[in-house]
Amino acid sequence: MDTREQILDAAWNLFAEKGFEDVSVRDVTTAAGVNLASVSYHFGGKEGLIQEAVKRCMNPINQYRIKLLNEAITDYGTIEKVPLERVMTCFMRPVVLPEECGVRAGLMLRLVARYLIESDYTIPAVSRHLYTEVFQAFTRAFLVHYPSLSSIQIVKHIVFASGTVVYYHGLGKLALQLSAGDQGEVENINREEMLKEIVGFTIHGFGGKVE
Amino acid sequence: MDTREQILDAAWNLFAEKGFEDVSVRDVTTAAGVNLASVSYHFGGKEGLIQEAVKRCMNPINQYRIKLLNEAITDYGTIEKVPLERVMTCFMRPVVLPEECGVRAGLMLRLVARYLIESDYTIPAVSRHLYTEVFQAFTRAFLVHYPSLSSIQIVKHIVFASGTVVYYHGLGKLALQLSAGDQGEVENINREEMLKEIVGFTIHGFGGKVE
DNA sequence: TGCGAGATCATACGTGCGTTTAAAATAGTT
DNA sequence: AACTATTTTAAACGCACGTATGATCTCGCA
Repeated sequence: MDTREQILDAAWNLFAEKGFEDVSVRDVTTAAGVNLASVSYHFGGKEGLIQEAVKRCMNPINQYRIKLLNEAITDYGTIEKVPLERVMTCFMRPVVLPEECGVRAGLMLRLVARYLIESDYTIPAVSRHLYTEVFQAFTRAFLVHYPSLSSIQIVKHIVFASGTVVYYHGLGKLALQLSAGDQGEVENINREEMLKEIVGFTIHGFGGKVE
Repeated sequence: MDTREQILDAAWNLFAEKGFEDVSVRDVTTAAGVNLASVSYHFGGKEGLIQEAVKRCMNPINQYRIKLLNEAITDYGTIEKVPLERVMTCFMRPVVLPEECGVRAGLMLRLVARYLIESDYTIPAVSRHLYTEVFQAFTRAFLVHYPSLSSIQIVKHIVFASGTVVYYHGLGKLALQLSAGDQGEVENINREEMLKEIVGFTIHGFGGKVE
């Protein structure tokens, strides 16, 4: 019965590392130490396995976002009193430190980024409800701090901010390559500090007037 | 001799639309109206074709960035006098309005985003030199406005900003999905205005203190 | 102990892929 | 016009993939 779990575990790692197309069902079942036909049996095929792997990656992140936001509201009494920085941290923390909700870092964002691009930015049905909930909750929260922005503009800015944090994962390699010739060495990334940087970048971004 | 060009043209469109793995050499040659073997003959294989397609997409963007920055420096005399907003616009404009340097909009970012993810954020050799040049030039330019930031921090922020603009392209669909229940309709995107929004978001982001 | 549903297994099938090949056509030069 | 190098062509090859199949195994329950 834990064959299912073994497959998902192996698939998760392989998909994130090499992409959906470059990983065969045989790769997955070999890594999981199970029979080739198990994927068809448990997931109905490769596509079903992909969907399940993506879901297991997206959903905990979004659940954690909502949990953190609710904790913040409890801490401050009402949503109006939660400081902007705290709101943004609730949004970003699960992505930068996904282990806190049981998701392996590094792999997670590559998996999601891959899926979004390959699906033409379509969120899978099993995760849409949660995503909608998250965006609506955070739109409301941000609206408190930027009442002059329209709700559509808030959503746009949240998407901009999401882009920021998605690219953060490619950052290590990219920065290393691009500033080559400089000191070159990229220090070990302190993730807590990186979270602060991203929050700083994005909350100031929100303040950017649209004129 | 323009078989080469016909192939690149067809490949460009197909890759951006469906991804590298989901497009076969047969798809490309059929769309281009040339023989199947032409890809091997002219590009040495599918991988060579991909590299060439990506190069033809990245390089004009980066050349245009440098051209715009030089124009700005000419306009203001020295780099120190170029306003921050102008610098950021030089960086962002070629991505938001790529037609201005001969690159089709919409397709371009998907192609680059795909390639970066699938190559584990490795910039192809044929485009590395230009990328390095761009990042060094813009790092210098931004340093004028944020002398308190280290050059490494500047590079990070440029990467954050790049993430912002990459996600802008998925924005239409994503925002539509995520704010469902709201008015839902996403107005026709005015690209000049979107450029302003992105520049606003990112220059304020740069001001985000790291503490 | 014997049964039967659920799970796992080895194996095979058909398909579509990237690439190769060798012949045919074309263009450029003398 | 003849020759050569480049380009284009049709056909085939071999391989890896996702899936299907039917046999075999496992194990709780009567």
